[in-house]
Amino acid sequence: MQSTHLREHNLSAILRALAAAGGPISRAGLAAATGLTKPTVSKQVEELIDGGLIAEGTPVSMGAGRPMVPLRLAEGTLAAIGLEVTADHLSCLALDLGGRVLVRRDSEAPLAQEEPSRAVEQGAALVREVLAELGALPVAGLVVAVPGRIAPDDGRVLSAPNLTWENVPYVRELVAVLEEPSFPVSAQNDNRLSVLTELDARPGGSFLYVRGSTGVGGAVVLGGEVLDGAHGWAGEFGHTVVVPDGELCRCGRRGCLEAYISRHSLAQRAGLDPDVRLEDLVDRLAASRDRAEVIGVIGRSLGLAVANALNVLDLETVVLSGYLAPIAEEITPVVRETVQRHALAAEAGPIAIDRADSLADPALHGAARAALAPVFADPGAWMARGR
Amino acid sequence: MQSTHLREHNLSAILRALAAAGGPISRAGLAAATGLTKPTVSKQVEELIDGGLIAEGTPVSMGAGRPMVPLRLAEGTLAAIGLEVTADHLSCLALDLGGRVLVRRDSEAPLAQEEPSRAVEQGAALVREVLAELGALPVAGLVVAVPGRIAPDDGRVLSAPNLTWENVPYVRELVAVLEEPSFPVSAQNDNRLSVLTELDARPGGSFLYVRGSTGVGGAVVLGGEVLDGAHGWAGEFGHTVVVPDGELCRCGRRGCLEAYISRHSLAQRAGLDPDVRLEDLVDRLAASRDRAEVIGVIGRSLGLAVANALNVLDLETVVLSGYLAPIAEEITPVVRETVQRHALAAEAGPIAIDRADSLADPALHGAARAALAPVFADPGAWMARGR
DNA sequence: GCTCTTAGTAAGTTTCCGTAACTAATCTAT
DNA sequence: ATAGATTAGTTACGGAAACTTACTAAGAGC
Repeated sequence: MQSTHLREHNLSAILRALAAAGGPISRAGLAAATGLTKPTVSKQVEELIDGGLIAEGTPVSMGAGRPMVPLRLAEGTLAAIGLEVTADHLSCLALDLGGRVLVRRDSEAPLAQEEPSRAVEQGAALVREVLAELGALPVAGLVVAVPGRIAPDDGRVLSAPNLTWENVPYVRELVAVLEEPSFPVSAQNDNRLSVLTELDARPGGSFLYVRGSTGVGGAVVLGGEVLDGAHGWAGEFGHTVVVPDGELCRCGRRGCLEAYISRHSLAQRAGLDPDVRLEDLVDRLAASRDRAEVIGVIGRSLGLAVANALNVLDLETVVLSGYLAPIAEEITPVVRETVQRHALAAEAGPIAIDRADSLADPALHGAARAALAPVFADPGAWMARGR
Repeated sequence: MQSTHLREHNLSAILRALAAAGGPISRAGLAAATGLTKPTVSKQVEELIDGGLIAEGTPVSMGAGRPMVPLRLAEGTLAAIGLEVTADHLSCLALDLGGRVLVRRDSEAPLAQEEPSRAVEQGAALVREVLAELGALPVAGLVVAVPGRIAPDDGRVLSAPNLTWENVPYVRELVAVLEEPSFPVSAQNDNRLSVLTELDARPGGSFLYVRGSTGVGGAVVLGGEVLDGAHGWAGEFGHTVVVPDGELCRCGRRGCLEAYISRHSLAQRAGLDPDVRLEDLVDRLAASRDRAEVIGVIGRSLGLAVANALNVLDLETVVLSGYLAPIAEEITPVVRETVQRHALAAEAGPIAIDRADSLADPALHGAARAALAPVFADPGAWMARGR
């Protein structure tokens, strides 16, 4: 490591420590949190304040001694934009560094029936509305949440079944329509972005994240880092085999987890229209007369897939999200029973099966958060922009 | 990061780069590999030479220009000791920094029938023999490879079925018998240590390591780092469920991978004595008339477990080791077919299923290597020892 | 009002790395 | 043979970052 990088590293460490603190914190507190000395922290903090990333509050007395000057992430000094593309609507959200919502715009549109170019146009229009609202506020980046697989190299959408997209260079086209924006644009899988929102509530945690939406996706978080894998699909265990030579899955394989707990399969199992809207599915399930059977199937197949994943990863926590969150209380007993029966880690202690902190639109928020990441990773570069 | 740590960091980076180079390398080469400048590297190298961690060779001309001074890891200046405990023998190995074998001692003894205290005595005796042979050579550490589960906090052996051990504080007792050795002593699972040996051949790689011994263990390697997990048994997927409500496993569960491909199960399936020695099992299998069926069962169940693990981890490489290595060629076609059928990652490209570089006693070598790790992690601390 | 305690600042020092220029040793071409 | 090109490694200097020590600031408790 070069000596130049030391400063960048510490600048980032201080900013991250401030974010991790959860609330206002003094320079002395940051020094304790980072292991740096007070003079060093003071110098860096001064720079971060000048750069508009940190704000000072009015001194607060905390018992004996000189009152601390509370520091917090600056609000309203920059924006990071998330854009979520789904089969029936688009949403765009701008957050500031402190995670406050600056602007939000939505547009309803059945994109699944349309050409991808329509989604490009509509997405660009929504982003432009948000940018107009933001005025001259500098933008750190734009991240697009897509319900499909993304090529790790060029950000192409390899496939998004619900959108009926195959090999769509969405980001490239969006950039073209936006006419060379001054900020970086990228795309990521919606499940992987959702987990970032969950990570806010569990900083530095390690857990398996399972999200039920149209399919079943997820992510693996190890020590606060989302595992990437060779192609960026780590944790996508919708196609874990739970029953060898079992039911046919829409992916063409047999016995996949998705074949048992995806929207289509669930709807069929409950005797509902397979195209039932996701939001309605849970309520309909509750009204179905085969409720216990449905819960049993979800719980057992999910439990088996989770147990196998836990055996490989040796994790202690599972977080259920998406349509699994609202029914978490019901399915958890079955899932827990299955996991305890099959997971090795259960021998060392109980496995925690939690419901996601149910913030609305976790993928959208996660996308905006992901757009913020470069600022945290290298605050110096952000502050030096344009120079 | 404090400025003091920068030096340690770079010292370690240089030493690691030297090890990763695989052969002699010049100061200029190290500068290129680490991104540091030549003067910086020269200064650090001087210190490492003084500290006995690096040795200079005689200049070698590489075409035009001044000949390089080849640098290599010092040989015979320090020792790291590995001790392997199995059901029927003990082995002790001392390596120097460059990985050269300094001393090796073995003792045959059916430990499974004895009290753990016998294993402590015999292990200590073997270590003492090795220490005597090493003379005054400084010892970096001792790592014990145990075929069982180790508590991550205090190194207690939680359970080692083949040794019929339960909750044995082997390390603590070994340290007591050795009368407070000057070096650190720790224990680790044998599979996790074996993978370190494999990692020598795949520096910085990411792969799933599957080792068939009495049971079926393994490890997950991500970017050259062995994944720990919450309890230090990540990758131990012998108890992955491959057939729900399938065959009874000795762990009491049903349908575990081990129930299909462990030594006992294999021997039974091939109609052999269930206590057949592991070394003989492969040959006997080859002579068995049910060969195709055995290969089929191993391949399909292993393939399914591997495919599920790959779906969660998104890896591209699987390494077969232990008794799976010699039969790798035979089972690979079946495993590959099963993996390709079920693994999502297979859609992006072929999954490599490799045989481990079959070094004898990978766990023993891995243990000694693990004992070397602290020196690579902080060469400065090692060189400053006793001061 | 005095002392104690904690937050934050200022000045000077140390440590470490980088830059630039140099020497060293070999190969190559004339 | 000898000069020039080329690559390895060293020396001397300068700058950047963080640490140490000592200080000031401001409130709490007696």
